Amino acid sequence: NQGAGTDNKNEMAVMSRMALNTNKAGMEGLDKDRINQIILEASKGSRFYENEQKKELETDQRVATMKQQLDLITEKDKQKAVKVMDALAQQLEVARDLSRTIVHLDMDAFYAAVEMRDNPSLKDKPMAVGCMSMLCTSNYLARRFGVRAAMPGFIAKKLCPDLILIPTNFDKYREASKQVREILKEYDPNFCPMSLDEAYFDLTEHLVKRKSLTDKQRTFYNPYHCAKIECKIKDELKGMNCRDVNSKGVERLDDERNIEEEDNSKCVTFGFTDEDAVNEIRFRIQAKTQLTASAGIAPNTMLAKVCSDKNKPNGQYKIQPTREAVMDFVRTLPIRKVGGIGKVTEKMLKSLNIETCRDMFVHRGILHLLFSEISSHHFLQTSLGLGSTRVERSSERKSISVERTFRELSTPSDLYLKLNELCQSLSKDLKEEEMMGKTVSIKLKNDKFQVKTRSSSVPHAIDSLEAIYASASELLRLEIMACHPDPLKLRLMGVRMSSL
DNA sequence: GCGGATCAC
DNA sequence: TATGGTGATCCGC
Repeated sequence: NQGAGTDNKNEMAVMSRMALNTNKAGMEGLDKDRINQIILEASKGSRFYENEQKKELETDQRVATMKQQLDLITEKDKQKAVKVMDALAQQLEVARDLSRTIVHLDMDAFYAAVEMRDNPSLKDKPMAVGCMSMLCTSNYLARRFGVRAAMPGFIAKKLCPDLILIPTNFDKYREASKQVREILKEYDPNFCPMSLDEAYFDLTEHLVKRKSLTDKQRTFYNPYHCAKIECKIKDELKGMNCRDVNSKGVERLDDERNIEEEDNSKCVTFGFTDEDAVNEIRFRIQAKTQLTASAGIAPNTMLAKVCSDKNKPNGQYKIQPTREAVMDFVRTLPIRKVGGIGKVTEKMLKSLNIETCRDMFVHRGILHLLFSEISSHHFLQTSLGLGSTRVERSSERKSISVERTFRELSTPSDLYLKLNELCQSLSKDLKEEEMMGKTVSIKLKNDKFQVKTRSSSVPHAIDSLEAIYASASELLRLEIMACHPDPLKLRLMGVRMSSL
C-alpha cells in the first residue's frame, strides 16, 4: 500500500520499511512512486536491503500469528473484552483533564535552517545536513525531491543530483538551541527539551500571569518578520514543483525585502490568549535566532505533539480544550502520527483494519485480546485523545553508551583494539557524569547488519577503563569463540553501562 | 538479569 | 564507496 511501482513480490514485501515515509510534513503532492523506485533501485542487492527484507518478513510473520489468534477468539470473548475496555474508558473519561494548556514547539528543518541562515546562498538550493552515508535533515526544497532525514546521502543524491551536502556543525545547533530555550524558560521554567530542536512546555501558569502584563511587556520587535511574504512562500512550496519555487518564490522574496518598511510594522503587540502567547514565542525565537518554529497547542502532550506538525513550517495549530474538539480531532487522526506507534505497530494495526485513532476505539475489544495490557491501555487512551497533562523533566538516566560504525573489521586484534577505544570513551563519559554502573553490555552488528547484544553484571559499580574492558572483552571473546573457525565480521561495535 | 525488538529524535 | 548514535521501554523468558 506504499506504492512500490513494481510487481516483484519481494520488493513489495520490503516497501513499508524502505519506502519514503509520506506521513511527515512537507510531503504533499510528490511523485511517490518514482521516488520509491529510485530508493529501491539504489538499495537493491545491498546487505542492508537484504536485512531489511528479512526484518519485514519477520513482521509479516508476527501479523500472521496475530491473525491466527484472532480466528480463535469467539464473539463472546470479544463482548467481554469490550466491556473491560469500556469500564476502563469510563475511568479515563472521569479523570479527563482539559484544564492545562500544553505546547509542543518544534524548530523547522532545524540543522538545515541554521546552515541556510549562516550561508544565505543555500536558501534557494536543495540542501541537506549530513554526509554521503547519512543525512540528519534536509531543507524544504530538498524535501520536494523526497530527500529526508535518516536517508543515506548517496541515495539522496540520486533523487536530487543538485543536492548540496553540508557537514554537521553541532556547536552551532547547540548555541541556537540554547537561545530558544532561554525564551521558553520565561514562559515555563519547567519546560522539557526533548532534543536540540524540540520541547514541551505548560503555558497554563503563564496565561494567568499574562493577564496583568502591560502592552509594552507584550510588545516585541522582529526585524526578520514579514507575515505576508512568509505566507506566500509557504503556499508556493505546497503547490508547485521545486523549480518554480526556486525561481519565482525566492525572487519575489528578495523583491519584497527591498521595499523599505516602517520599523513599526516589525513591532508587534501580542494579545492575552494562548495562541497569542505562542505566536509571541515563535516571533521572539525568529527575532533572536532568525529561525522559524512550529507549535501545537492542546490539553495534553500527545495532542500537542501531533498539532505542532499540522501547520509546519512556521505555523501553529490549536485543539480547543473541549471533549468534542478533541474527539473530533482524533476521529481522523492516522495512528502513525501518534508518538510510540512506528512502522511495525502501524502494520500490525492496519492488518486489523485500524487506520485512525477512532478505529482503535471501534476495535478496542480485539486490541485488549491481542495486545499486552500496557499496549491496549495505551491504545485506548490514544483513541480517546488522552495523554500526559504534565510536562516533566525526564528522570534520572538509566544507561550511558557509546557505539561506532566502521569499515568491516574481522581480525581479533582489530576488534579488541576497537573495543578498547570504545571502553575508554565510555569510561571518560561515566567519570564526567560522575556515574558508575554494574552492568556492561556490548553491541555487535555484523556484515549482514544483524545486531546482537551481550551483557554481564558485576557485584560492585565500576567506571574505570580497566574494569569495563575486562567485562566487555570477555563478552567479545565468547562471541569470537562462538563463530570460530569463521571470523567475526563486524561493521559496528558498542559498549553500554547500566544498573547505574 | 538477559536479549531481541521497537521507537523517538 | 556508501544505510547513524543515544537512550528508553516492552516482552518473553
